[in-house]
Amino acid sequence: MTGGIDGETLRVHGWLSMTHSGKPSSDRSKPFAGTVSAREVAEGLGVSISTVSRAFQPGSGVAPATRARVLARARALGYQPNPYARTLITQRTRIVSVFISDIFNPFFPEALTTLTEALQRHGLSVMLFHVPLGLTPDEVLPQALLYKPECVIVMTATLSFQNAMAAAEAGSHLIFFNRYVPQSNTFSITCDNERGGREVADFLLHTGHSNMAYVAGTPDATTSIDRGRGFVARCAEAGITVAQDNMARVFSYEDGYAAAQRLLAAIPDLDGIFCANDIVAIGAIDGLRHELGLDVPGDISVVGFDDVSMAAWPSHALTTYRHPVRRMAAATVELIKEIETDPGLAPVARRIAGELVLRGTHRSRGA
Amino acid sequence: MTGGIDGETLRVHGWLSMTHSGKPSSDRSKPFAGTVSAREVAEGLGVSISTVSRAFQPGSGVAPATRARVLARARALGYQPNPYARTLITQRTRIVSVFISDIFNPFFPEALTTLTEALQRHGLSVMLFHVPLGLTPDEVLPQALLYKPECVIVMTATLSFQNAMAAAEAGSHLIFFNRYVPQSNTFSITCDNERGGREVADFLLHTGHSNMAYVAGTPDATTSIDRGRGFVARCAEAGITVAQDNMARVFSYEDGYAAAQRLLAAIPDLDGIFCANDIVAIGAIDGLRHELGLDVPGDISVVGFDDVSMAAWPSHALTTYRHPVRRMAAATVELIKEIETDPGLAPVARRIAGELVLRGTHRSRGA
DNA sequence: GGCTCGATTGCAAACGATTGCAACCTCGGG
DNA sequence: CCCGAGGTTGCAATCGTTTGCAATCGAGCC
Repeated sequence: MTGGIDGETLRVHGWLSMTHSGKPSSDRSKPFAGTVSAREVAEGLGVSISTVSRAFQPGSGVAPATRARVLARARALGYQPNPYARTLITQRTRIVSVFISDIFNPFFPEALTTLTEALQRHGLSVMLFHVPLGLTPDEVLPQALLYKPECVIVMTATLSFQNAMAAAEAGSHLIFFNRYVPQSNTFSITCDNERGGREVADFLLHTGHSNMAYVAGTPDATTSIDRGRGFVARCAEAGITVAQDNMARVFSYEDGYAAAQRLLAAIPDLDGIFCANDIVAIGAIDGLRHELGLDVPGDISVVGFDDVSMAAWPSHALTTYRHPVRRMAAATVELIKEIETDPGLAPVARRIAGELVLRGTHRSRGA
Repeated sequence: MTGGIDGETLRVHGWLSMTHSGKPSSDRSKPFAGTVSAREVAEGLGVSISTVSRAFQPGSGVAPATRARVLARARALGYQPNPYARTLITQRTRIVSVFISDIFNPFFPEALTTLTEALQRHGLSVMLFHVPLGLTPDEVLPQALLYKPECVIVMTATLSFQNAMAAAEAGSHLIFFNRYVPQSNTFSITCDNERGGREVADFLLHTGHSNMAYVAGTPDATTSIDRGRGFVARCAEAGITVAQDNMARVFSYEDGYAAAQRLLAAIPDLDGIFCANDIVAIGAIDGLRHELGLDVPGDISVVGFDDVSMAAWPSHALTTYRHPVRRMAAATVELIKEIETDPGLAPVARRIAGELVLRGTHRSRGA
């Protein structure tokens, strides 16, 4: 119960203050100040700039001994080829732009960081663009396209035609992550949402639920639509029709909260609710408990979708379907690799299965 | 309760499929394909490339009429100066790198998106780098520095000396966001954590609490340290010593959950707990309720810090201190502007006050 | 020993902008 | 009428790479 904290911290602060009190290091007014160029490493070695350049490229004809000398000296001087000059001549940036939107849903940051890590491990740099709630990606895209990203990964709402065109013009491939544009023939990486919905339905049916509803999320989101479709279809196969609540504007807690009340007012004997995602589900549960005084799962079961980190907290203990973020990120990198080797690759939609996670918001058996 | 969903979606999919089934648009193998250069807009107008360039720069001597013609034609052709070429010659990238880490805490994504939006509105592009849990920023920094960002914004753990040096060498200013390195004389933008801690203490004292504890977060995080210091100091002024739990490894739900049990085991008559952040607080509350069967706030008050979105949910209704994210983001942009005009600006630490948010996890009055 | 061939290497022209400097034009004043 | 000033514009160098082509070199073969 004391402080005992600062061993590391103090050491670090000592270092950093040296940075500023020590030698003036370099002219801070220009970003490139103090940077070494290929010329400097070439001069010291008595070789040409071309040779230095070639030493950094795998398949180029440099004598192994020369390459070793160049690389050694480059390391010593801290030289790395300047990406701006390199891009200018090769016409290849190693940049991908990622679009995200306002996030009620912790799934997005989780996906974003996972994806970013995967991409940077593949040597790609990600430029992040935020699309504020009122705007469409269209208004941000021009700024992104300026940098000629090798691809644009969209985690948020749809693009307009002009801008989809603009992206194509600029040579940037469009990849939708966690969404797709129906029948549009673009690249996409998603969870197999329909299958997920089916599996949830399957589970609820097997545990004796017979009067169920689906709470949708943002109306035109493919995630919400597909999860609902799978759920409804599987129930239909069992001869059960499910009520649907499509009033939500976004995938928010408040939407779930309100939807639960609407549903129970209309169908008092409801015994199971599947929600478009975890946040909506948690909202629904709170609505049921706090506004209606119902017991979850005693009176009614609620299942979410995503398995965000808080779904596992005891206060929620949410039964849900796990979104395979890590595998989706890996699949995205894989896809980009394929596009790199074959720029004409035909658009594909890849769907990745998740898995049901049983916790404490579903009834175990019998009615 | 139907589908009624696809008006917009269908329109968009129609557009997008045109993109692919229509004319071949351009060679997709090269990112720059189809891009117009200054030469093309110059030629059509019978002016030189220099003039085109100058038309895009505010203070340069171009006849107003000429500028107008150039800009008009540029817009028509969709021309924008190529940032790579521009960077090469001006030595100024308009890029800032942002480092984030693994996020148990929703505060970070909220801060990241807010900050990103503020920066991109100022015409800066953000490159995102993720520092996985096991790594230090040092291992990712070189990749970031390659792009000579005008500044590096660090939201995560500390940098090593070599890399702080490297950043300075490369001319990239280092700005710590939501943290700082004690006595290091670097730029930082933080919440006024100490003051926040004091205000929480003040409030709990005024509502009759007398036996309080502080649950710290990550041991060497300045946020955790400062919040605790302010809290303890204010209590000390009222003649009250507060227990501290410093066992947490990170700012996690689980840490709060466990801390609550440790504290109550040691001090059964505790009546108030201040936690290093909301997630820890929610964990603590759940620990108190689910493991110890205590009533919050009936038996004991719990106050968090940040005011993340879920703190407002009825299931948590957390009393907390609001982290002024939006103002911090604005202050960061402001700081960058100042650095732009005066690259030699002496490092400053800016602290921004938040505000107490009263909800339902504190006892209102009297013991 | 001369010639050819292959492996290395350097030269120089890009890439697409910015910018100091000089040339030009126009206009007014002496 | 001539000259200088001020305002526009173009020339050409430059940023730091990559890369086609030519030059060089040593060696192997006849």
